[in-house]
Amino acid sequence: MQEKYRLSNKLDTINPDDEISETFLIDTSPWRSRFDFVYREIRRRIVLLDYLPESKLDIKNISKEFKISRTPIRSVMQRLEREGLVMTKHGVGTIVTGIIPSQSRDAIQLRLHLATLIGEADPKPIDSISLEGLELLNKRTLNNNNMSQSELYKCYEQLHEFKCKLISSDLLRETYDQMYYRTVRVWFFYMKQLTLAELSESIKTDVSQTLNAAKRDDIRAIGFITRNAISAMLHRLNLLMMAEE
Amino acid sequence: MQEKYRLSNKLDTINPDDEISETFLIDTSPWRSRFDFVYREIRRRIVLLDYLPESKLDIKNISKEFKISRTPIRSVMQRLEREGLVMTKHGVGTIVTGIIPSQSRDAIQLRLHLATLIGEADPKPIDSISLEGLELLNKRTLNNNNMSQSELYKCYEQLHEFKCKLISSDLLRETYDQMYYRTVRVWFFYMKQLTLAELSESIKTDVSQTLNAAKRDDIRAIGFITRNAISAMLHRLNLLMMAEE
DNA sequence: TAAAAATGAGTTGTATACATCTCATGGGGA
DNA sequence: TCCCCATGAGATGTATACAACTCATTTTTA
Repeated sequence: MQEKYRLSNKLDTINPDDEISETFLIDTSPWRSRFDFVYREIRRRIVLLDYLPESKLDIKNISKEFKISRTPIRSVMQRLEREGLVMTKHGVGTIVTGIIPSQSRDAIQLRLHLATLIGEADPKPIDSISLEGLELLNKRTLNNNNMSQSELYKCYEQLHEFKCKLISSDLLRETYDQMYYRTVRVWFFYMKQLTLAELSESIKTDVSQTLNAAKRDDIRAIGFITRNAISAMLHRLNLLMMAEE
Repeated sequence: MQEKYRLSNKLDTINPDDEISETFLIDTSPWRSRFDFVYREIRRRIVLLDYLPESKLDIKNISKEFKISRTPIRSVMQRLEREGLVMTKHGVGTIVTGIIPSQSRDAIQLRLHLATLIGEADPKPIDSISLEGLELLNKRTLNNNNMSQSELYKCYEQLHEFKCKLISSDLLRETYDQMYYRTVRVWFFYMKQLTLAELSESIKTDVSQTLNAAKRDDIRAIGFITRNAISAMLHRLNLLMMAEE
């Protein structure tokens, strides 16, 4: 019932000081990618406000849409619930969480603190492909002054993914990533009340500063640039949220 | 399919500026407490090394033991997997994650950073009952020099819960809490190699310093005390882990 | 004899019927 | 007219049979 588990007898013959056991266990079976696909898609919809805050999700329809039964959809929902994006109540339904100023502030503040840790503890080196991608992103944001919400979403996400790649600690990366999706939803929610000029300015400066820092391999700087961008965003949101409260 | 969701028509008549909707949705149904019970119990067993790292869990037996089917056990396991305590692989089994030095360090380091945030942003005031509990804990640790592992676990947990109560941000509290359970397992894992004197000293100083700071209502101090305790623990573990690598 | 393929036990993932719960609706009584 | 309770639709939680997958063992074949 509780014997020591060995992945494979062959493993014992492998040199143990490169951490094989760690990567060997990662599950890449088809079901996992199905799960990921559905999870990401529903998260995208929530973050982009396709599913509005406090709206009820029709699980039956979602099952039909993805052509899988309610069971795996439930898994996805349970994860989203842990991440604060949906809430489920027995006999009532699964609803997208409302955007509550105090909670939003907490999430932004936590993300702000985590951002300063991006460059700590041997960050991963920047590969040339990522850097090229960032250069392209820079041009794209500079030229495009009238981005749609979904375009903007993609830009933010690309920038975010670039930064995530720099974080060596899996745990920090995942935690930071979660905070990103919590906060970016709030950002999009209040976005309508901001002018397009403000938004363009925000992403432009973030991208170009990040690019500069990346070119000189100063990853800690990227952490602080991000921290400052989040701080600026928090400041603006505070004004908007205070007006509402 | 996506209409605006209202909890109850009555709610509209309630004064909206105290955030009712937030607390109103919390699910306190019996199933939720069953889930919590099983989740906490299995987590306890993993953290206390009743279920050894890299050992396989017998889900069938666990279902029998708790007298519920595999479905809700699966929910628990999926949460534990997200929290890095178990891993599941299709067709193979559910195993307790191994303790990997680099990952352990990452978790401890993140917990260390989060600890410094304990007293930030209007911490909750200390109620007299919690303070009394802390005083009792202090006496208990001072007198008892030969604690068993499970006794020690309870002391650590009580201290941890006291600190958690000070954190006003739900999000920060939950994140910090997760890091606690990740790291305390590592702590117990390497504990056997430490002398009892060291262990007693560690918890004693943490409790007494925390008590002092609590008495003068200096909650930020508690954050730093905790940070330092974690830092000391990291230092010791580094020595042990380096010897192993 | 050795390598390759088939088999089977055991585990996780999925589908689905059913149990349980919540809430809105409407009918009956004061 | 108003209040209360019963009822039912519709949602989530649970149990369970079955599909898919992994791995060790056994059988087959060159």
